[in-house]
Amino acid sequence: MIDFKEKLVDLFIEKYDQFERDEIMEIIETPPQEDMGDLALPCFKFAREFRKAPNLIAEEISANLPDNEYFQEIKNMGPYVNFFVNKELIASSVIKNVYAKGEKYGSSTLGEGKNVIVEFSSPNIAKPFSIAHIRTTVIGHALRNIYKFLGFNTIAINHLGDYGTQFGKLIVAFKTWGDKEVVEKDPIPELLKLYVKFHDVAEEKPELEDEAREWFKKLEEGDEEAYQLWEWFREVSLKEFNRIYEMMGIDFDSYAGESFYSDKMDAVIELLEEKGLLEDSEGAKIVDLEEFNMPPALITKSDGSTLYITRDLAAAIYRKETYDFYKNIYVVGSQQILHFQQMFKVLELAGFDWAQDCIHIPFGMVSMEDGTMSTRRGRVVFLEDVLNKAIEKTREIIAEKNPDLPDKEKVAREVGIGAILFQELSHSRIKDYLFSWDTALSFEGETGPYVQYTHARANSVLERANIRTCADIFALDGGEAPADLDAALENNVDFGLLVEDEAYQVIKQIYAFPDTVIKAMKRNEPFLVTRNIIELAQAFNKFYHEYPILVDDPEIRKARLLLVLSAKNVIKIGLNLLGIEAPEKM
RNA sequence: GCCCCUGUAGCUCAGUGGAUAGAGCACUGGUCUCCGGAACCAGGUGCGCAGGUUCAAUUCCUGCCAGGGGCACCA
Repeated sequence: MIDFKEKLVDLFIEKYDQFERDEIMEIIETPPQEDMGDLALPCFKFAREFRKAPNLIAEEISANLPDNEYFQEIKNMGPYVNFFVNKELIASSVIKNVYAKGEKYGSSTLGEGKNVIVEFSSPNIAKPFSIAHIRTTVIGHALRNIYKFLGFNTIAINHLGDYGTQFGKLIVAFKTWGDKEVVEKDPIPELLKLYVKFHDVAEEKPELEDEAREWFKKLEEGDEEAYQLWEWFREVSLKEFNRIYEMMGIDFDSYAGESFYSDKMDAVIELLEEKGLLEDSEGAKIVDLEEFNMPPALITKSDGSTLYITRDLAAAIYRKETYDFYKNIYVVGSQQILHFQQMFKVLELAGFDWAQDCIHIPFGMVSMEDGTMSTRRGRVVFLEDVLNKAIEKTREIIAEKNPDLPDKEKVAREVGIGAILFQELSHSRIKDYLFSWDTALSFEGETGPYVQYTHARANSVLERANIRTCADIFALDGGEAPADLDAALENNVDFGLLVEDEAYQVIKQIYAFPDTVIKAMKRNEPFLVTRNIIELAQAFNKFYHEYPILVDDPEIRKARLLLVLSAKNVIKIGLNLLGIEAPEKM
């Protein structure tokens, strides 16, 4: 695909070779308004070099740059030189590229041979999979897709919270009040009840806490009864989690959770000891981080048992040894920023230069309209309920608007779940987030269903004309599909028919897609992809509204159909990157 | 108390060291013999406050204010 920004720099450097390509590349910007062109070269920085006012320089530059095929107009507006790309050329370039790359449009090989670990979701065993987990799950999944699409070899790890003192509590609660059959029937809500009850009762009877600690210790020491209960909790929980992952189309390459590292922590402690990093403090072992302006990292408790950070250190080392990662990404909430800073610093102090390849991707908190969630108090919105409500609402809409739709149930799931996922991926990660049923179940405007609808609508036009592939477009009116489609696209399409503003906006969004995916990877921000496809969908709907596609004129029809097909494909690619389905009909 | 994040339109959020700061929702009105109305179009006195750097700051720096989070035996 033609890189118009580079072409701009080429043109400029040819006339003004005293400048470096990179410095010009960096200052190029996008004008704030459409009628000001597509690219702009601000001339403020040239003032010293030319000893002139920027607007005079801009005037001179625009007069000096030669006519060329890439830009249909170059003119100065005040201190800027504005470039208007050749719309016919960009349309041709974009459509040919989408055709050539197909489902891989926007993909790349830039990550070839590099392993990227994405740790995400990581729910706690025996606790509900609530909307608090939705962000890590959805953002992590999208990031994994994006890295994969760019050629990285990804390893999705679900670092299950299957270890720790809460299991002592759970064992005590289950042994005291639990009933195996009741739990089997509805595992997580029942285990949650037990957990909540434990905390209620423990307020009156603090000795329960000691009992819980004791059971956790037994678990660590391999006590048979404790282990079997733990294993059972884990099994029934995973079964439930997998039901939800299946709904969302998410899978993992590894479920190595905290317990997986339980036998790998002594080595970590030894290592830190060897490096002389450990200090005794009030009976606990710590790594002092004062000179880095951080509180100490607590490696073992005064009773000798390990902590969260110890397990994470063991996990990081294990992952480096096992996967030799290029990046090790943790999609975990912003509450744990300090924890990761400490942990990465300890790795660095231990002499692991790959500590800098470990990246925490934080995101803001989820709260509810009526206050915060609390597992201990049982104030929780189950993710599955949210997904089911969204599906139910979609069913109602389908019943009302499209009762004859085939595969209704499948589509209802794809659209309902898509709505929830899309909403999660439409803001910067870091912002705190207020869960609202109204917003979650809104299907108009900048929403998943809107984008999916646009895709289905584009598909509908194509289907009406019996078009499944690009070749079909050339075979309309009973003609034969050309043997050489590349040649047909090159010689047999008048891309000049796609220069109306509405068509051009669609082209521009498709053109931006590959760079957007790369930017999303670099910033670890899937929502950049979301924005791009929303804007593409909006541009498409405007075009669709303004121009009939299936017109009598075969040349116009051909050009417009190519645009529709391209837009449809790119919307689908974008949705899939976000982990969302793109139904053909809805 | 110390550290981190956030503060843009009634609400939810984009955005950039520079040219008139944008979308969606909600609200009001309109499009509709035509390919899917989950659509399209029209309607707007907003960058928390105060300094500083700069030719140029909503964007960078400092202070303050507000909200959230974190700060040793939870994860």
